[in-house]
Amino acid sequence: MHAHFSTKERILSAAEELFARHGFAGASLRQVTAAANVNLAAVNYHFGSKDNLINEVFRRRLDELTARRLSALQSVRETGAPSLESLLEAFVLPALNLATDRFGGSAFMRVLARAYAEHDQTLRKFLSDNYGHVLKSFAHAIQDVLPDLSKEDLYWRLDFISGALTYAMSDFGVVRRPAGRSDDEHRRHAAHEFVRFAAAGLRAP
Amino acid sequence: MHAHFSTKERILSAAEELFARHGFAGASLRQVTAAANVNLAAVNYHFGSKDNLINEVFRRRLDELTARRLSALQSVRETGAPSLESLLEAFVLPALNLATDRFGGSAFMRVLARAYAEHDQTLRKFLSDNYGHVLKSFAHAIQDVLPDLSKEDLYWRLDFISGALTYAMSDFGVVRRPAGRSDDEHRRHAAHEFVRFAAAGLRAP
DNA sequence: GAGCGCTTCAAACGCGCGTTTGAAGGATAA
DNA sequence: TTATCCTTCAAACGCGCGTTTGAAGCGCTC
Repeated sequence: MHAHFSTKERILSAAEELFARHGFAGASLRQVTAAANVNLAAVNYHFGSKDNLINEVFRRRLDELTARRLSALQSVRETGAPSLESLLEAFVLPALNLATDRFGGSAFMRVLARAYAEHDQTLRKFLSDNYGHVLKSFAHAIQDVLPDLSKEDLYWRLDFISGALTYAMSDFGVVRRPAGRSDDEHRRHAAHEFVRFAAAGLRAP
Repeated sequence: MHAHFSTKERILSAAEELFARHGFAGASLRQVTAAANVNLAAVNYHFGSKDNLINEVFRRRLDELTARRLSALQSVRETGAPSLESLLEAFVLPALNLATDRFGGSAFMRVLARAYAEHDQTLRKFLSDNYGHVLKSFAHAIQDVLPDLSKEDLYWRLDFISGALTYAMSDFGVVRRPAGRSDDEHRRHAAHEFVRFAAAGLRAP
């Protein structure tokens, strides 16, 4: 199917899809390697262990996602007086693009949702160590725009926003794309709805 | 430890706690029965299978949770002119009380967060068949309070709110309980922050 | 005490798991 | 060609899984 992709890449894609569907414990390496059309031992050869494969599934997407987010944030801040909405867009649009542009990107959003439900300390630490700084950067930028919002309230609301975004994008919800609307239009509409909702939530009295 | 509880009840409590911590696939019946101090075969004797045990873990709590939510909703509507905040509280507080009143109730909230992340059709269908009507009732009540909000916008925002709530309940985010605050206070604070955020989001222009 | 139904028990079943092994490709360079 | 390095392969390892079994325990009524 994707014979031009490397063994590592095929394993990562298959793992992402199966972890999204069955969870990290629920998807076995035998399922993953069968779906990726590679030998069972290839996982341990290329990734060392299943646990590390899970980490690499995150790293592959999150590295680019955070780079795009930070670059969008930088662009917005350079305009001088960014609006709250433009800051939120800098956070949301890269994720939406990842979920819709790429083959399998939406599976990653479902994997991310699974990670939120995991209380496993290893995975949580990996994510917070490697990608916690992005949330901090956006928090600072938003704090500048909303100087009257206490730091604690700000972090609560950013927490809610992260959750709302992840779940909205991993298609659990009631809102489905209408038949007469293209994927691109749907994405734009979702982003618009989300930014409006999140901005109002952040501005709550 | 809890020798006065029946075997069935001890299994359900231990399963709830371990499913919350390790997931449905990640927690084994051997772990569950060891924690419950019962024989391994007791699960299949009393519940038939692991899958059915999972369902019963939900049924035990959700029957009462939905009853309390609907009764709180009824109370709020009977006041004549309910506020948006009071409707949201009618949805959130019963969950909160369940998590605080009962021994082990907070574990159930984490189990519920896991269930939302599951794409397993069996579990999702069980939940939506048995408890989906509660969400519909709240949606109608909120529509009454926000008559200018289009139906499409309402559903978008309810989607975001479900995600935010799930996320908040799964206790993953950057907001950690401060050292000087009890678990109970932390949960109460979370509910307050959540209602304020969700109400503002629903009222977005 | 005998019989009965419900519950608990230790032991085992077959199976699929993550991981390891050692040999077999296969490309590149001397 | 031979040697080297990286990769793939089939096979096996021990282990823990969900489930089943048949006997033993226990509280009843007769």
